[in-house]
Amino acid sequence: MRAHLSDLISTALSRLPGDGQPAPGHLERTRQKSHGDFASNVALLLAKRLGRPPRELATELVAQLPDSPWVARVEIAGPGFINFHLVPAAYQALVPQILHEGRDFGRGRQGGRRILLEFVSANPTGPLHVGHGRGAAYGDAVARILRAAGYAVSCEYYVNDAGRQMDILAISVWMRYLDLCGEQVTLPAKGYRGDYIWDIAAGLHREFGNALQRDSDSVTGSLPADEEQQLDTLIQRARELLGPEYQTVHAAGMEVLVDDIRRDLKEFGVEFDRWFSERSLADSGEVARAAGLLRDNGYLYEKDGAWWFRSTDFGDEKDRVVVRENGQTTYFASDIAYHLDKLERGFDELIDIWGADHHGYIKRVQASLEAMGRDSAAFTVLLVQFAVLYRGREKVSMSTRGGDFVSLRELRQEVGNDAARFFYVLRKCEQHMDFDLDLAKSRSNDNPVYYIQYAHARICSVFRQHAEQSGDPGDLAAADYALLVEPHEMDLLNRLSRFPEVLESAASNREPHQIAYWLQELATDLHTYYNAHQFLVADPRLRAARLGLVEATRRMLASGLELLGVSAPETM
RNA sequence: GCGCCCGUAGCUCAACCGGAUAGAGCAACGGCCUUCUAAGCCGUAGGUUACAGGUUCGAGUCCUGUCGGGCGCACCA
Repeated sequence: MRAHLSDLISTALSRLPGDGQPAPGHLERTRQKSHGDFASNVALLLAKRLGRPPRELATELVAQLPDSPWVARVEIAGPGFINFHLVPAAYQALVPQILHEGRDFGRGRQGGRRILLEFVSANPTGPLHVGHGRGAAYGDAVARILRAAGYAVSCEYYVNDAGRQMDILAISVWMRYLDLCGEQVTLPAKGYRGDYIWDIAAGLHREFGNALQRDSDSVTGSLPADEEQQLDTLIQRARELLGPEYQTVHAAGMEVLVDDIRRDLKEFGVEFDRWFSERSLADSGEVARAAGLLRDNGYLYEKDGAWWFRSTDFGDEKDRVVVRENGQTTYFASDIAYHLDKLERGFDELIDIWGADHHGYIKRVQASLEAMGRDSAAFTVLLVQFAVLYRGREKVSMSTRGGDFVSLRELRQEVGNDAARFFYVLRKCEQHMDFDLDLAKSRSNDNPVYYIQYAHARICSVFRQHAEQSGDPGDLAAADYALLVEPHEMDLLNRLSRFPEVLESAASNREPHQIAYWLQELATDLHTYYNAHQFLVADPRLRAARLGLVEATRRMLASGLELLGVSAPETM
């Protein structure tokens, strides 16, 4: 619809005397009905360039517009807007179109650019919490929306299965295990102390008995005072005392947690095409190769025994360590290799979704890509701000390390998958979010999820009723949609007609909330229509037309909900 | 101190890469169920878009500054 009008304007522009290809400007939906259906600001934009009054230009443009069966009339208004009023048939034609295309209506042709979308990627040091949930719901919705818009999207979870955090997890598990063996050991303050650590330790004990037991003095005897050094010392001792068995403990913790995360996300409706192991990058020599590239390009130097990447050459605040004094590569080194690997796999665009606390990281990753001779413009980071949980007015406190947090699983159990996903996606990602558990939980009219799902269920109910009454599904194909002339019907049709534009905008801006808002508006239009008019009327022609309209609405409700990963129930 | 994000109705948030009279939901108030699900609908009220300048035909949107909130500023991940 919009594309059609856009073509008309382009044609008119090309017929104007003067320079060849003026900017098409914007063709917008009008806010007020008196302004018609669409408004163009081309004349206003052109006025400055050509040094002529906008209204005069608008008049000339309108004179050059080709005829269209969908355009009732064109007016020039205000400072020089060109307003298009469409004929009702332009909207009525949507019903058979949607019934024919179904779920595909408004979606783009496949074959778009290849996008690699990385999200969640939480360290497997504990269960996912509600902060990760927002990233998961947002990322998955973006993936679904981009796919619907025609892009070839691959979703990836980067598993941080290497590095110090995993070692800390390993010793945390081991010390709980030692405790179960009867050793007197105290876990340092900075170890992981959630209940799930006990579970993993118990699993180890079931499998290995006391085989991994070591004397408590040799483990925790005369530890340094500094908390960080305590951890490093414990990691060192664990490696020495356990020898090859250290890997057993290390892997036990990680595997249990990764499996748990995978299951959690799957239950949440979020699935990945690939779980990418950080350690595999080191094992395959990718990290060394990426570092070699930086060195060969002259962006690596040695200082204080460590190797530094000169990221300041690309606008970073300070240079970054890639290889530590002790010879270990940093997390950043793996990340450089990972992003290089992504590009080498042939993706046109990389999108990372990170928690807002990682924003300082963007510059250095961009810098590394540039330094390796890649175009960092292909790399985008979307930052997701934190979600703050409330129970009514009361704020729910959170702290991962202490194990004092609300897990995603708990949230899902408390409010349900549908409400959780919808609430997460209702705000744009850079907005700080207040997540009210009581509201999400409420099965009342306060809850926007049920409002939309109810609209869908209501339509289903109408069809059940219709089947009971006539025993005949009715021949919708033969309906005369020109009979849809009520204002409420035109409002509903207008809303439906916007879907292609909303989807395109949601995709290009990576804004699932646009779909959520459109769904709410569509549900409102449906409920209003439902209250104002009877669908199952005596006149079979009018009945068929109305049933066609609400069936088209039902399909689009289902289509939109699917983009957000929310179910469309037939009864409630 | 430096950097990133955000300040819109009492509350939670929209506003289509600058457009015409800034919109929803909740909360408040008043109405609508012998009719397809009242998890619904209709109506009323609610605003100097944090503040001060600037850019232009036009600013919630862009620029500068101030104030306020969040988050970062590791040889952790």
